[in-house]
Amino acid sequence: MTTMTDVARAAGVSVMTVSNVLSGRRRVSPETRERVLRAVAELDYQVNLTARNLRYGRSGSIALLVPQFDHAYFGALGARVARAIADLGRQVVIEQTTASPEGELSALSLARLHMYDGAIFSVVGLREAELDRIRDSIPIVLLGEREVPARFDHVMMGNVEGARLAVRHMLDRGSRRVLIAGGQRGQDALGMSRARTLGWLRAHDEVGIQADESLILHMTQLDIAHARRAVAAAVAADPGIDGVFGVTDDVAIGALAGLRDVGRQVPEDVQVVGFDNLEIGAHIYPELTSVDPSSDWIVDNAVRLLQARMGDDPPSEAEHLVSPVRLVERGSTRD
Amino acid sequence: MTTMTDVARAAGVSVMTVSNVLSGRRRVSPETRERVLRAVAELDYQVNLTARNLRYGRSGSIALLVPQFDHAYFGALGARVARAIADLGRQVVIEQTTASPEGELSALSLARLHMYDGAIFSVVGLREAELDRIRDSIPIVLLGEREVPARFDHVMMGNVEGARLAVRHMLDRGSRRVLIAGGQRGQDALGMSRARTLGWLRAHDEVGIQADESLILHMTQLDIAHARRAVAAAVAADPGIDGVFGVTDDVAIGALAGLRDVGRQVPEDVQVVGFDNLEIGAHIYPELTSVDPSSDWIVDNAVRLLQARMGDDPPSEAEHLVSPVRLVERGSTRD
DNA sequence: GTGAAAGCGCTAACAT
DNA sequence: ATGTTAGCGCTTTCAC
Repeated sequence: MTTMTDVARAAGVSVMTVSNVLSGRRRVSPETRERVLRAVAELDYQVNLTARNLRYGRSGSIALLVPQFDHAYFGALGARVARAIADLGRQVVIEQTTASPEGELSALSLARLHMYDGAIFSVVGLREAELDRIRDSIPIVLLGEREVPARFDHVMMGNVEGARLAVRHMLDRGSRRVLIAGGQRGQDALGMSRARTLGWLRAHDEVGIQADESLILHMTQLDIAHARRAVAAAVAADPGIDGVFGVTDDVAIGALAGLRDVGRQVPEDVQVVGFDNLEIGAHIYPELTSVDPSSDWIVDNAVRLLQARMGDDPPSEAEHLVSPVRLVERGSTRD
Repeated sequence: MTTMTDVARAAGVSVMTVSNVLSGRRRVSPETRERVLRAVAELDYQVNLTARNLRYGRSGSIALLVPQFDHAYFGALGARVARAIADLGRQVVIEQTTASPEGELSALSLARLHMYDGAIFSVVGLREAELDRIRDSIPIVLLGEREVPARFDHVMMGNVEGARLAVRHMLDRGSRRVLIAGGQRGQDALGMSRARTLGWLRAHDEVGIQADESLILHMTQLDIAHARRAVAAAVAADPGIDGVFGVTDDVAIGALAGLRDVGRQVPEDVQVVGFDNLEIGAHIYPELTSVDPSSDWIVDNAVRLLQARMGDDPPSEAEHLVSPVRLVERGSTRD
């Protein structure tokens, strides 16, 4: 391992001069500079960022903590955050949180945060009490469809409104028995499933239809394969179902497959709407009507809040934002 | 920022004792231990991993460098690597290199590698000469469909064989004009596009059909939207096309949409095969026949090689592995 | 079982 | 324009 001292010796200068050449923080005469750079090249020297960071007290990089890498939504989120953060001249590093045995808040993960100048934390499986354990060691902005301690900046999707729009759209177009795949009973709007189920209820109220709670299909996992099986089974058991609101696009895509499996036509027999507006939805058949959660808006705001909190005088009040949503109408619902 | 010194003072012990309690590297009497832990809890102390790593000379975490986050294949790769690495008691951190040579090899990125104990590097846009500039500062295993300097461990997909299987499958089922969407002319098998185009050629040779080079559809970007437009245009211009091999599943999914756009039935009029066997392919309509590149095999081997290289006596010879491939037959091709 | 000193590789602050 | 000193927060080494 070559260090700055090695380079200094090779170039016949002091370490400080090498440091200055490499960081560009002080003027160095062209000849000295030249000699240093030659030594750097010759020894193939690379600065040790761990040491530099320890000295600086910051790292220049920001963490994005997501529950799963292999999920289109988080992939898109990562790409968006990376783009926004790159504009700030910083680097993004993604860490997966649920891979660790203890979960999102293992002592290690928590300590790891110190290695970053800030973090955007997509919370999913975390209870509020656990979240509360996070100290303000570094600036953190939370993303995710659940309530969080008030002291954190938080950006979430317009879950209730988005679900209301989606279900209303189907009810307005003739559906009467709209299954909510991935929904969850309960009156409060704590988690994503409950919030979207609340939107499902609201849409029924608006139209004056009694929502049938047996149409709330709870799912332990919100992936395509599970949704496919669950929806196929639900429709087989209740042939009157003429609409499916998938709480995520993955669930809705699974629903489309499940409906095919039991011989239902979309959108003639059953209309389907998803939530997330993933890119793939515009290219499958039938093309998926979906709630667009304004991902760019979410990321822009998260980055803005993080930047503010990392600045010289961080705001005293935390912001809690809800993204605007809109329905993108495609072929899985009727005109 | 509370440091170990603060904890030591609060507990009335030396920093060394605190360090020993927290790292568990030396025995500490129960009473002292208790006092230290109380102080830690009270001050809400978190070890500074940057400092610890500087001292240790290692970080306990491994980097996965991928070109893009928002790509199903790399998401799945990330999840797989995370799982495999977690079994080793380490953490994975994903960084996006943005596929540009500048992104992949920026001085910063290169220096950043020192912050990790090892790296799995999915190379795409990099020329061999540039790759050669990477020094063996830390153990690195390369992934990716291109030739790399011999001194690196490298795991790649069976590109030629996979493409051959895919195209052979369609030729055997009656297709005569098979478009290769995302292909590239040229005799050598350097990049992914060329390697798969070579497989396309081989399949024709085997069956004794003269491959028509006008069926090699070059694409600058291999995403769904581009593929959709490009394939629709190609089929409109050459109505005799009766098969499409998408060099990736994304391209094939775009092809399915493009074929719908120009009124072609899959698989009756045109058969379609992709490459990657993404999960989504099993759930869209028509379900996508695809080459399975044995992603688990690739990741297991990459992790194994990395572990060997991080061990006490790293192998002197680098390994170059090609994954076994198999065709997964689904509804986008005929029986 | 506990502590003091030294130093990981780097840079800010103070010399020259 | 360059060099010297001190120290970021931690752990290794050597003492007791």
